[in-house]
Amino acid sequence: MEQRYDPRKIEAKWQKYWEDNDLFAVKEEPGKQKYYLLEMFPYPSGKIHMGHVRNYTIGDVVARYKRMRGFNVLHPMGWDAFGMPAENAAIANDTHPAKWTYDNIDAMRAQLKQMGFSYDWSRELATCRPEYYRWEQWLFLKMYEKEMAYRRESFVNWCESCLTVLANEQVEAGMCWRCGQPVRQKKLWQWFFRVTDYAEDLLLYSDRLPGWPEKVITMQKNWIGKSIGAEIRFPIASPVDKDDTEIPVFTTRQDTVCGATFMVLAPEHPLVMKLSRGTAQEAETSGFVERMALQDRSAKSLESFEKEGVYIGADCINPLTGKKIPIYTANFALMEYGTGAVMSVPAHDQRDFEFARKYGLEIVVVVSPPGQSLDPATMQEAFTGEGVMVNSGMFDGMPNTRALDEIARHLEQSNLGKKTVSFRLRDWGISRQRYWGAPIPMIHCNRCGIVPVPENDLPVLLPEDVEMLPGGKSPLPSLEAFVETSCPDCGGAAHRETDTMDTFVESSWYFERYCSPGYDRGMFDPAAVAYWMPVDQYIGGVEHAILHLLYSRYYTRVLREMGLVDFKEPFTRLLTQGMVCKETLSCPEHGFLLPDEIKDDGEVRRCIKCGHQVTVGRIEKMSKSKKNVVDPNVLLDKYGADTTRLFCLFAAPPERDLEWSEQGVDGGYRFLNRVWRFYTDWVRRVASVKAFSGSPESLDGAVKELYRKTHQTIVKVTDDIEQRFHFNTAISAVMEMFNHMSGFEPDDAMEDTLMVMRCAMDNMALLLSPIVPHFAEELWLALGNTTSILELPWPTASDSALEKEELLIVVQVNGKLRSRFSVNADTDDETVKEKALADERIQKFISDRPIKKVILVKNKLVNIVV
RNA sequence: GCCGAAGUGGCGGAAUUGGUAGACGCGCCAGACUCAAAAUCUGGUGGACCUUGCGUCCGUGAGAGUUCGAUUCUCUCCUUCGGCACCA
Repeated sequence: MEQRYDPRKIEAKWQKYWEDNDLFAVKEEPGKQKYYLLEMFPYPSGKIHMGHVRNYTIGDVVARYKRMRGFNVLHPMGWDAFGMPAENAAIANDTHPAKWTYDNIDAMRAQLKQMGFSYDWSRELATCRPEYYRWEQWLFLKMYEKEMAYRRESFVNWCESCLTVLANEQVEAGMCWRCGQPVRQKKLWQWFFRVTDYAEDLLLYSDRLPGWPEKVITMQKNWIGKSIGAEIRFPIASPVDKDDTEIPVFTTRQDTVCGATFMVLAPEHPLVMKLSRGTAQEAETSGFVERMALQDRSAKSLESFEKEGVYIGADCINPLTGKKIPIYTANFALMEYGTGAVMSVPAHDQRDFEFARKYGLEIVVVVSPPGQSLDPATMQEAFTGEGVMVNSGMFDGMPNTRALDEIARHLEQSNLGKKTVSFRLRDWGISRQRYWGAPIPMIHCNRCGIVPVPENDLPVLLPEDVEMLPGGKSPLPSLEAFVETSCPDCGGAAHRETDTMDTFVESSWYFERYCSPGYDRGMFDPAAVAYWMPVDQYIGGVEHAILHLLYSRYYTRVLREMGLVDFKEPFTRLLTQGMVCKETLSCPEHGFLLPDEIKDDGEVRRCIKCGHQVTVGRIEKMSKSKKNVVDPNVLLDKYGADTTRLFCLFAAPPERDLEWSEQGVDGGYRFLNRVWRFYTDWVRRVASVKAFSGSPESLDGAVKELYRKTHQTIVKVTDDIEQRFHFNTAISAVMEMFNHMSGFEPDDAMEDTLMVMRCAMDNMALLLSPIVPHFAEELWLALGNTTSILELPWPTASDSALEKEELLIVVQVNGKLRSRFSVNADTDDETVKEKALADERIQKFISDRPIKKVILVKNKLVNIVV
């Protein structure tokens, strides 16, 4: 053992050893229990960041731990390699997205290897490779056959800066999730996956994912957004033709149907222009509709958003009251939700109320709050609570909660409507007008229409000999060699689909591909998937709570429908780790500052450019733009992988945000150094000694204490990793044990003493091995072992070592701690009570007050109530 | 506005089932080693008070409640963070 701890030397050495001996490569072993541990694969941006380091460190501890527990652990890594940054970088640096991507992958792979993660690198995959995406195209064809994939013209979220379409999930508060620019509505022909077919099932199974954080499940449920209500058909007063004689609406408040005094259609609703044509309102209506089409989606989400609308010049009939009510179109009605039409009940819906007040529309109260009556003329806001039905004919006097059912039944019987559910979730638009993605395997033939590429012609290769266009427009549509083709059906001239698939399609099945990454007869080898899937533990950022995790759940259902897998849920347990945060530093003149843009003159920190005092800002998620990032490479150089890992695990439990602290990292480094020095001191003395394994009864004093502490620590660390993934407390337990060891000064060097120390040193190396693997290997080697610590099983505690012959009993008077004493472990309860009552200090507190009650918690506490 | 999570020393965080609040680490203070410093090692470190004791009182965002006993359970409120937000 070297005198000095030199992480760079030992880390390189062990990484080579693991790699040369292929220690993390696994295969299916039917006799052995499998454990599939997966961390979300990264986008190959060029460099790993602290978020990756944290995520993958957490995963690696679990993988290594499970491996020591005897599981056959699948722990793969790969690259989510399609996507826009590659195109942008290619344009900026005059290179090709493929080259940029593959270079980045090489760089990041090297970094991950330097961290010492236990991946089975033989399973590495990159989603941009044809071997990968050809199977995604294959599944697309199958989905097309089953009408699970379809094409339609629709209004889509369009980002002007990315020049592409976004799924609803990818629009955040009206802005593009990637670039933050406003999203506009644009009408385009698009490919969709019919996710809505599974809305009910996805929702149902949300409650059957006990290993998922409640937060994520709630977010998914809200996203799916199930509403139970009714569809009611409102006849059009003067229909223009036979096709459209009524307008269906969706409502969750069918009890208020008699209070519906006007109808609102979304501006894009086809009936808006159809009904207003030829009326006096036509010009105003079409002007409004056009204006609305240009309105930013971002504006709609603003608080100040003004509700506006126009009368379209047509009316319909309230089916229950028979009254004629006007039809409006307004900006708050959404074409994508329900039927795109709203029956407006101003008395009982705040939004409708505001609209009615603004345009002077009639308000009819149909639910009266208990014990009072509402006057439409003086109401200040809509009444949305429970009450009694009024102005509703035969339903008057009924509680509205009952009318909800009764009216629904009545509508159904009279053939005016039906009970139904509506979902907020919409079909997944997967078309992207981008180059760097998997081509959608479809052909447009002038004669035959849309024709799928025959299975034998797969993959539809993404051409690599392209010139990237400035501005970021996809080069595919103008690439004749790609576009021009012949129709598989009629042989005539045809052109290829030039849209590529959303990259979230790739990440919806990569975990299955890992099971048999080289498989060339299908998406994956069914036997391998049957063995490894589902993923036992998935770890990643909460930012994917909806997007990736919901898509993956959906895609798994598709695979199941196709008979390719026999499970519904891909991820049994999910851990969403917190963000890595750091304070921001800024200068009033130069904005955010990096640490090396600051000079410290001893008293205050100043901007290196202008000398202004530096402002210490909030602690925020590390981001390049805020310049509060820490480069993992710098840490690796300065401290090595083990210290970096140790700090990431020690500073906070995984689900919480981690606040970066340079001093904390330093503390971790010091701990490893202390342990190193301790081993260099002791290793010679215990080298030829076996670890103590006899009966603890033969030990006493500090020796026995150390032996017990060792076993207590095994229990604690095992529990923390196994039950809760609380590595921070596992590490502090090991630190405690080490404090015990370093304070251990035996009176004699009896053999037992050395054997107990040897036992502690062996176990400490084992307990640390998932956390700081290189370091632990080196300790293990120093102890005279010749095999890798990886070959050893996880230690187990012996019950006899844990037994205590003395127990500490605390004594309370009226719930306040007053005294404590120890007793033999076999002392009976009565004796403990007596001893507590007899205690001098307790007597002082009781004085002459009568004792009302004595509560005894076994082996722990006595509380005397006076 | 709705839903969810969190709030504990100077700081990160412990306290797993209602039973010794502050483990472990950082920082700070004192001491040892040193010509000196760094590194390292040892000890101390929630607050207040005094009679300096194995002392008393206070203390887990605020207030109430349940309980012999509450960081933990219940209610109300405050703050912070996250998600959703015209979803009919």
